[in-house]
Amino acid sequence: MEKKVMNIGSVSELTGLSERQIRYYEERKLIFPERTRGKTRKYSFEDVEKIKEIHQKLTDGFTTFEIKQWQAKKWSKSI
Amino acid sequence: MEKKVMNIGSVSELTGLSERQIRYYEERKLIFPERTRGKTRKYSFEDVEKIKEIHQKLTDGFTTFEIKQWQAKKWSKSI
DNA sequence: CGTGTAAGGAATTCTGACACG
DNA sequence: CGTGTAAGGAATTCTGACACG
Repeated sequence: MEKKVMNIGSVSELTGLSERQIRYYEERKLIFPERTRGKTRKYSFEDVEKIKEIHQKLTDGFTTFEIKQWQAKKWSKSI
Repeated sequence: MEKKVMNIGSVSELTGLSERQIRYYEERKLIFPERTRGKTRKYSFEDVEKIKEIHQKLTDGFTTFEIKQWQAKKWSKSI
């Protein structure tokens, strides 16, 4: 499901990561949650998968910048 | 997806119904959202479909009690 | 660089009740 | 019966910053 419907609390629970980590990945332009009028972030299940992947990469020693480049590559290949 | 991850605000947006209506369907035992420690309701996409169905039935003139019975029938048939 | 935390505020959700019909 | 609403409180989320390293 690519619908952005869950708040950061659910994402945190599903990924096991802190809200701080999830917000940071957004700050580094790795994920793009939507916002409600009240500025609350809304994520999709796809975002959850992306976040897990990002965290795995970080654990493997990559920087967010490298992950960003890796995402771009992935994207170009999928075209 | 049967994972209970979205809050009532998202459900309201997806169904076009008010939070009052959604909570009432739970009161009548037609849907069963989960709860966080803080008592916040969490719904799944399946719940969203159920809610739409319930509202359609209500629009068709059925009572919540009849809908409950109809759900039970549906359930027994699926076995 | 990636993440933790305390701080204050704003948005979200909760419950129980009164209202209409 | 099914739904709207005002009320007060509690839980959730937000931002910007300081900290460590």
